Amino acid sequence: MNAMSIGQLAKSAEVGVETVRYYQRRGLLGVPPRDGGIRRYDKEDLRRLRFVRQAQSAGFTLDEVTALLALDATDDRERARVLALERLDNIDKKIAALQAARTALAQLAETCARGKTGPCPIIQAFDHGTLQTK
Amino acid sequence: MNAMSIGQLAKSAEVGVETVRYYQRRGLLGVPPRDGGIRRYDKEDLRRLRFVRQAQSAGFTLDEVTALLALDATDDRERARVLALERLDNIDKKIAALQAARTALAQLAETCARGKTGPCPIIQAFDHGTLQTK
DNA sequence: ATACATTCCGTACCATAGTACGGAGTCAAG
DNA sequence: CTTGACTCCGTACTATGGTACGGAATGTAT
Repeated sequence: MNAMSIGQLAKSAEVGVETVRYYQRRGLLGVPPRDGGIRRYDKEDLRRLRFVRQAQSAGFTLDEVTALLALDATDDRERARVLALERLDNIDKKIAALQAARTALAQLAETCARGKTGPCPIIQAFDHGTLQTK
Repeated sequence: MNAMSIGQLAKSAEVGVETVRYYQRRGLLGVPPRDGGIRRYDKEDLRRLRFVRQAQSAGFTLDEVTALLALDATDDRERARVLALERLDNIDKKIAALQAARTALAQLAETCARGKTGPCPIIQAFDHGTLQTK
């Protein structure tokens, strides 16, 4: 149960087999040696794959994930710390943008909930907080 | 000052002229009538353009932004409310993912800050909270 | 041992969100 | 009234993150 095929690995991380291959091509995942033609993956590979997906769903590009993985591998802790702080800043901005959007939409849902008809001022709702994150 | 050229519009929203054109092609922005060869944009166009960028930086795809704009235009408040709530749910998940990433990275920065060498357990840091948002 | 499923690998294709390019028209200053 | 900047429009190209395809080899169940 510690040596999965690529199909089992993919299924465990809820991605397609092709996605695993793609990540291997990009260097996000290692390519294990073969066990007579077929490559076998262990739980470390699974952890790594899941990490990639999680980081991705947190809004990191695959290049950024690559950087994070390098960060994980490096022994240069000072550098790791600096990079982590950079990422943190990035994340905080993204969270702020999302929260602004959240507030706007919540207000919209509230405001438009009851009240006969007429357009819902969604654009207006976003008008406050002229944040520029991107 | 109420009738901008496309260049001024673009600059005001901090996007490229080509991006404005692209949004017009996608129907995100209207194409105003020409004033003798050149098209003129007003502050309503600017507001709309800024809205698109904001929604985008909040993680919406352009298709989703299109939906939001349709929502803004509709008189069907009930439908608007439902769609807004759907988006809200989506945003909450993204925020949660980002916050998990934030916690992990903050911990990493903390943990790896001082301490001689050795790898920084960034992947491990993400190991808790097996959220799947995507 | 004979199907049938999986794997392997390369190459090709796809959607999204732009960016670049080139030629023709237009506008504003000197 | 010419020079230079900006606009218009179509078409093409780019990067990112995959997905699909096809043929050969290998694995698994009956």
